[in-house]
Amino acid sequence: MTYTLTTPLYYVNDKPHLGSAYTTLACDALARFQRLKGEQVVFITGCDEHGQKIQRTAEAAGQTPQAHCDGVSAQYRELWQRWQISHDRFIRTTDPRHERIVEQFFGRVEANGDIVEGRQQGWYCVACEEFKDDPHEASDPECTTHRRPLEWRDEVNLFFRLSRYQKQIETLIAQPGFIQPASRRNEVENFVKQGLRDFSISRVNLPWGIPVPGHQGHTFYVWFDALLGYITALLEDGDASDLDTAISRGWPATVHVIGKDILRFHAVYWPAMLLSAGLELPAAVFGHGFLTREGQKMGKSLGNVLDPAVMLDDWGPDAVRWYLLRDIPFGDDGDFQQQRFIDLVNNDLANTIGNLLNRTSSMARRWFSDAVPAPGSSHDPTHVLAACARQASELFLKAMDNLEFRAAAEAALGLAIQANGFLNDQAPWSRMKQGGNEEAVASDLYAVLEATRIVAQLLIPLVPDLSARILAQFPADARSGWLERLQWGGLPAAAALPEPSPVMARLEAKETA
RNA sequence: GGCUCGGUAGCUCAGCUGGUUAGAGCGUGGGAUUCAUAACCCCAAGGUCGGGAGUUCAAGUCUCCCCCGAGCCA
Repeated sequence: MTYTLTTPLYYVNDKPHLGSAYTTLACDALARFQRLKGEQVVFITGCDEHGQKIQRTAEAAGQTPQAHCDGVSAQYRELWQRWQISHDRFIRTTDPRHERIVEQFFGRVEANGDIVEGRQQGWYCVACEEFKDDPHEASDPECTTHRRPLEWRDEVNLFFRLSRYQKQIETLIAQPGFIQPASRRNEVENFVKQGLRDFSISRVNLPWGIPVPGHQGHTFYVWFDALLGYITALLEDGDASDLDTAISRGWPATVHVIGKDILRFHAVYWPAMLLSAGLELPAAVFGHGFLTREGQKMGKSLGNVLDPAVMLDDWGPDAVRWYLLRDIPFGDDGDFQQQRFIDLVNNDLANTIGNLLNRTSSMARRWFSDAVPAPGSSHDPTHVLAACARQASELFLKAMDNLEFRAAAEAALGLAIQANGFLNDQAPWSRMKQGGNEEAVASDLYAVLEATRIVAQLLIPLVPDLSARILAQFPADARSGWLERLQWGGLPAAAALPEPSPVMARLEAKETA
């Protein structure tokens, strides 16, 4: 059983923005976590490259659509590489293999009697790639989200008979856990309750798309083909472009992680398409919230867009990952505030966690010949910090499984706070001055070192770089599995401790980010 | 217009099925300490719990009305 998770396939209309990076970072943390637990993970991301909007954007830039897509998708690929995203697949919907998959999928849907011809009349927003419900007699209607004029369309399209799946979709979305977070389920339920209408899945006179087999002049509606990218992405390198083969590589998806704006496509249209083709349904769709900046929506017109590439240069991956995952409940909207970002990163990462390692390692080295002190009684799993560590790990594992990144981060951080508190209570520096307490001090320092080591282990999926820097200041761990390395008492006594050096520099405010 | 969700300390938010002095983190102020990345640890601030009315022995916590914000649908 594979753990298949996906980000949306990002639309290559423009360069990557922070919202895409946010989704992708969260998925990366989840993917790393599942791998650490021993799951066989397929982590899918990629780009959605068809549609009229792309065609027009390319034309406006004096490029062919293909050249435009090549350029933008390369930016995505490069950005994810710089962010060290651990995706297993990067699918582009212009991949020739994708076309075969779409054709085969369509064949099944059509064979199932779910494709009908119909006349599509109405006002269309190219930016949304959606028909709107404005009345036919409206004059110069505008798209409410894009504030651009709608275009009148009157054409013969192919329709997918979504209405046939009313009951099944109702049952599906009523399942607890399918739509996450649960607070978003209501919205979709309301929509479905009003009655599902067949939707058009083809366009005429749109060259930039996949031709619909057997229907001259039609190309697939961008959403129909984009969603199928999740399946195409499953193909391995040598695989033939065959639907059954792709399915066998990890379908159904364990979770689709998306922004809340495209929840309906994933929770309603997509499952219906899969039902029609006789394929299994994804286990969950998680719609996370949007990010604002200092309380304002980010947008070109406001000129306040945060560029993930610039943020990476300015702050580094650990700081940004930590802030986004640790401060914003995944699912809720979040606000990026620079001052809070700096305060949080400095407090949590530099002061609490970084300094904990530094002070403890420094004492251990000074008084115990540059090595891990003898554990004595602190090796016992009933030691107060051992209990804290076990509890933190349990909280962490549960939270990560539920995509509760904030709770997970808090669990790891909490352990570091407890270790700092323990250190202050025991005050080994005072006891050393008194003399005669070497054994007890050794035991205490061992316990704090061990707690710190476990904090670092927990941090791996959230902030892998920082975690690696911390673990590099510990002796190597011979135990093979991550879950084993989370167990108390693994730190080998008397092993050499490297000279400590700060693992996280404090951030300073910058003019712009 | 219909529906949903919010409006709690300077900031971001917790507060389950109503019940002793309304909580946390950050910021701020004070104290303690020196092992450490001027870090860590401890303490404090007194916020009409959006406004009004009601139910109740008792309401951020339930009901109604109003104001403000966000979203979904029309």
